[in-house]
Amino acid sequence: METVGQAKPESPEGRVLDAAEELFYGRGLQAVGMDAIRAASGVSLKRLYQIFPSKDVLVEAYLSRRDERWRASLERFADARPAGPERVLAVFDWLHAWFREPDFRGCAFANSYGELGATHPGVAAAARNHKAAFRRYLAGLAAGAGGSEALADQLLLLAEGAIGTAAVSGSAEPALHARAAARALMGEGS
Amino acid sequence: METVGQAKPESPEGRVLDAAEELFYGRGLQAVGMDAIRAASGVSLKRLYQIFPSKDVLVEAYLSRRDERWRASLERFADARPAGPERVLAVFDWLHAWFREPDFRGCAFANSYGELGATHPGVAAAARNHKAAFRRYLAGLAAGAGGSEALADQLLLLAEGAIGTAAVSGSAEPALHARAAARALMGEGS
DNA sequence: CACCACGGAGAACGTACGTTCTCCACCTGT
DNA sequence: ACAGGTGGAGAACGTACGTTCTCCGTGGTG
Repeated sequence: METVGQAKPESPEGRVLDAAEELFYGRGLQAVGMDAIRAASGVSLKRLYQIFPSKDVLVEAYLSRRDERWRASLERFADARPAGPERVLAVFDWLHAWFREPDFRGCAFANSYGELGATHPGVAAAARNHKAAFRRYLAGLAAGAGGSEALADQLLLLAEGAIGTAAVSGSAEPALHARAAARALMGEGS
Repeated sequence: METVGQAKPESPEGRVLDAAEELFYGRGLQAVGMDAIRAASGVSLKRLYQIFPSKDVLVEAYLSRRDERWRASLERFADARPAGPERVLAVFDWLHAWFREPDFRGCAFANSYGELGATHPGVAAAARNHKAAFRRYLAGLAAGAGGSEALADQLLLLAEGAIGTAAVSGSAEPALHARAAARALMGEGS
């Protein structure tokens, strides 16, 4: 996700996390072996296991860092717009730009949840926390636009639906449909 | 998914598909081995491979049957309501009932796409087809309620968002939020 | 120059799983 | 009763992968 920006590619830990993010997000958690991450990060297997003592730990670190970066990128973008309805709509503009990135493959948390949520409690919790944090941010935006908690819930559904639909269809258009729906819902002053 | 109903549990093929659906949907595609399906279906491994010559074939059969049943169940429910806005809202009532089933775990297609969509073209195509068919059905409902294609797109986002949010949060409420948003969007006569 | 601790490359180990093979019990037809 | 074949149980095989271990080169220190 270029939108989110990259940290210094210097420290071994950062290189491992960069490689893990690209591979896990692009191909799925179980489809990527530790050896692929070793090869992509240029770190030795011994070092890799010193930093992340198991694949589970690495997966959770990947999700945690992605959550932070994803929300920081969104908030940096939207908070630059004037508070109110315009800032709410900025969320969908940001989504639209994200969907157009060539390696966009949907929500990392929804994908991870679908793959391992039933088996791996840490992954399920990461997805739950991510969605809850996203909803909290939207609730703040909705309040700033004179909307209620109900509006926040509806914006969350539109955003989530747009992400999933864009992923499966391969089109960025769902962001525009969601934006239009959000504008209509705010027009009512709900 | 009880909402969807079960076929006769008699033929070996039916028993295998029933077992595959319960296990694949509940735990994920890669987390379930062929041996678990053999054990759950009571069919021998030899028979299993006679009916479905590989796991890939079985996965695609599972997705295909689930697509048919899921949409048939939804349509049976919604088409019993009078055409117009009420029938559109029935979709969200049906979702609400689905979300409350104890083994609800989100959209089988979104989950499968997140897990194997990047690797397995058949899975990606199944997810794409399922979403396209669902959107076509919603477009028919939207038209019957005097709505446009744009309304259909927005209803799709609300439904998809509700499914994903309900799965991760473990709550059925997203169906109600989506229903309220759909009503608001139809109120505008868009 | 000799010693030693560290880190890297990749072999090794155990396990899980998709797929195939072997062997045996049972059922059929005469 | 008996020959033949059908199908089931589960062993066997190959592969992939998470994790650990071995061995070697290197770089710093007396």
